[in-house]
Amino acid sequence: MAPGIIDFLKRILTTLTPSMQEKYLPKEIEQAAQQHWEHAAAFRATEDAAKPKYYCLSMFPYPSGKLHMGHVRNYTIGDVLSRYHKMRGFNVLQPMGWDAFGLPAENAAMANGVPPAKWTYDNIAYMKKQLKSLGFAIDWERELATCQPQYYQWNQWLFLRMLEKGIAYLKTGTVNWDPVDQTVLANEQVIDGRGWRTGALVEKREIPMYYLKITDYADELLSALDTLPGWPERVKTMQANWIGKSHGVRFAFPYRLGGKQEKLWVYTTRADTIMGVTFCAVAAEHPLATHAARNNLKLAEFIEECKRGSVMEADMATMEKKGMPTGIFVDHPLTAKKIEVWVGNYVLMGYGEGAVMAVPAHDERDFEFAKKYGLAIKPVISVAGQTYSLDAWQEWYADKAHGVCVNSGKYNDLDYPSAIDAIVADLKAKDLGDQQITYRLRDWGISRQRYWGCPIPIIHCPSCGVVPVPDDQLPVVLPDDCVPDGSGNPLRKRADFLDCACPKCGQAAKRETDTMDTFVDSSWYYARYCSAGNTQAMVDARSDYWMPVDQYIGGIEHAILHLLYSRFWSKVMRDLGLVKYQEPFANLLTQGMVLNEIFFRKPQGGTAGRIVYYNPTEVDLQFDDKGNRCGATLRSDGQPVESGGIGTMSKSKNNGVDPQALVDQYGADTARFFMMFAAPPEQTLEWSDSGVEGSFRFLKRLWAFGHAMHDSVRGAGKVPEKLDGALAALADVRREIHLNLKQANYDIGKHQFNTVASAAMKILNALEKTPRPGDGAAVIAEGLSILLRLLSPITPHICHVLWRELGYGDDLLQAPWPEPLAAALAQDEIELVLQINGKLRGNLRVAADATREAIEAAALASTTVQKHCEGKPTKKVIVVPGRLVNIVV
RNA sequence: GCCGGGGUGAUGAAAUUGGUAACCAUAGCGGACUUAAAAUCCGCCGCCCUUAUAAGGCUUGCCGGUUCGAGUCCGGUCCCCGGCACCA
Repeated sequence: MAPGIIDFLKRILTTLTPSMQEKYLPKEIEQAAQQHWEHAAAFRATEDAAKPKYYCLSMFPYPSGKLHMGHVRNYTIGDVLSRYHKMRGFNVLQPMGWDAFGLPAENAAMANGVPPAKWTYDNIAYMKKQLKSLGFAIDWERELATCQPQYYQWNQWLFLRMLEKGIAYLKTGTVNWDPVDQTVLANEQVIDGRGWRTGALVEKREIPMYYLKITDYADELLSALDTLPGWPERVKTMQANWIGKSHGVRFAFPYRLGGKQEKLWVYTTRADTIMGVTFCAVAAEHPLATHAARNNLKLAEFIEECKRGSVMEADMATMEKKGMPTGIFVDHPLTAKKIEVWVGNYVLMGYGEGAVMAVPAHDERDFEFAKKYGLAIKPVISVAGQTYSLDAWQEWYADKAHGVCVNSGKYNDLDYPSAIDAIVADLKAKDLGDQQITYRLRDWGISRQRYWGCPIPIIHCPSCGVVPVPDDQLPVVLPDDCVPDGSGNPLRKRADFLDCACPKCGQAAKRETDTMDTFVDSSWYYARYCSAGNTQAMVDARSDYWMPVDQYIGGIEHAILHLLYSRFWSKVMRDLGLVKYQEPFANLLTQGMVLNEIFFRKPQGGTAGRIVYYNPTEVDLQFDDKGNRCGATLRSDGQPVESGGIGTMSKSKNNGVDPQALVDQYGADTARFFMMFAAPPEQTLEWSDSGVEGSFRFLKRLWAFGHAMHDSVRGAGKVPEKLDGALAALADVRREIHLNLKQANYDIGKHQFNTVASAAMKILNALEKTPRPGDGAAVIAEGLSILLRLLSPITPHICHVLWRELGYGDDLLQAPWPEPLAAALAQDEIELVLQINGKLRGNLRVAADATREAIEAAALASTTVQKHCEGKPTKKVIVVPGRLVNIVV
């Protein structure tokens, strides 16, 4: 046909039906879809008792500057679930806000001389624009930022309630102290034991801090994990281990000091080994250590050494164990034998009693310590078939399940529980100890010696002492124009903040300058979204409607701290009568991290200089003939760079990919599709440029297919009741589509969105192969309507526009979720796998409703079986319905 | 160090949870279209042996076990990742 005639026909067609853009133009499509949702206020959530509610919450972002890939992944997962449930008929709430207080704002302030408030609000404005461009179904009317007084005043208000109830209290705590900058450092700011800015050796320092008694809730926080079937097992296990409930014995070693009778208290879970105690160890800050150091210069020096060094548990656990004897002896509580007290750098004052009993024979750490300092090792547990040797530590030395006491006088031959009972009875009789349940969990210290946080509402009065700020003076507003300079909290220099009148006596007084841990802000924001805008109360009746959160989504790195603090905080709110729910998050999805390859060059010539990291977007990869990677070069100079393997996207390794560049180049739908397709949500996700290209190609193909089918879909009728005879090929395609839909629906239930994306691709593959004329159009129209609905939670923009272009309806969000049809799935014959002795040997076609006996007979009669087990007698035939037949000979 | 998770083709991964290992993609190779390139479309693609195949053998980090049958369960071991209480 001549081109002129084709053009002529095209022009006629376009006048007959609404025209459709031929090329896939994500920018236009996404703008149109987003405008539609905006005008329809499609995501505004209102309380509606008639509908089942679905509160879908993603962990709010820290406004660090721009979105990173982890955010895109997190919020796409939340958006897929939100849109899916909306189409399923749920009343969906998906809010968004900003975890806006924190250290990075102060660092940026120091670097740029800009107040943290301005930096934070600028970042929020930019990141909000980014979130909007990704098309998330968010109710922006509920937006909050934790640095707003109307939010954090309720931190202060609840803190005061906790103070009244004794849940909040004052105690000394240990912090990292930079002696040059004269300031407290965060753990992150301590690098190899030195301050990050000054390079000075960091010291430990004891300062007064406010603590929250999370330990009062330890037992409930532990037992209530069983009421959370929607939480991943691994998170519940981690929380249970973190709380660390243990049944043990608290007992004392009596001693005389300065003419007075005293007791050195310790706690142990291995009281059955008490007869093996050969020394005790106390923390450097323990009163006994301080006493002994008075006339012992070397010990005093050692105690000073212990006070340097790290406060971090990982460092404590891996450092070299050191100790020094105090020369002080205590009495063994059962034998009255003299036991020497040592100072150990591995004993912490803040944990338990600040003192431990040492049983080198049955505790690995004590064993090493005793070997190092030549202390006695006395085995008191024996396990049948094992011989104790002092040469090296053996796993069984610490075995309490199979051992019995030996070398233990009256306790000999007792097993663990009986030994504990007998020993506790004797300790009790002497008033020297009893059984006790303890927790590894420690109270939550919330005081931070930093500016950019929620002020702790306390006033220090020279006459009245510590005075809580009265409710009617809340909020204590943080001045928002300070610029920190690294030399400590700038609030200390702000007279307008600092100076106030004592609420009790009216005298001149000073405000507390410590602010709250940012984990406080994030411990209840989910409840505040439900009561947005209420200036009179922290939460109101709307929170009773929405809470608990039906689906919480966030990084696995928050598995313990944030989630535990949030659970604790909501239990406190419950006990204050503010909320009715027991647990804030009914279901939890912990997404994996986003990773990318790390490229670097070591400094040339010698060790001086830093490693330079190059962004993967600046690196070209080389491949050999077989397609294997054989090198990488920097694009700018063509010289090779080294690969540092795959790691989480981070600023320090310069391996982040800017989501904005991705959205600008390919559109939001491609970014969203790739994020869902590349890995299941709970696993780590590796970045791949070519994977993004592939996602974009798929969406282009989808658009092109929609364009090609435009007229026939608009003109298509219903799929005929029977697709047999000449239409058998159509029946196959239709079955494939419905099978994939069935699988996808199952996978959505498992939150396995990568295979949902894969199912969508398979459906498009099937549709493209469908014979087009006649009844094919009906099958295609049906299949495409399934595909668009199934895919719409992942790539909502392209699906929304195609849905309208192809005349399915005005609003895809209002369409019902697709379900597979039994008629489309039905088939007469099925194929079974044929195994002989568990080895795959062939296939077997049988009727779909064949009985076990019929299948067995057909299998034995098949040529495959005849060939492979000629003559050998059949021992057993295993038939797995719908799957396989295994013949054992 | 302790707690938790992971390891499957060249790569991301799948396997309805003990029943055909590698779906769907990516990369690569070959072809069509094109003056050419891009884009698009079609075909091949775990490894070994081979008489080149519609035969056979091997393969889910490594070693061992349970089972008719193990990527999946059990024991051991190596490596990687997350958390460890002031990064968020």
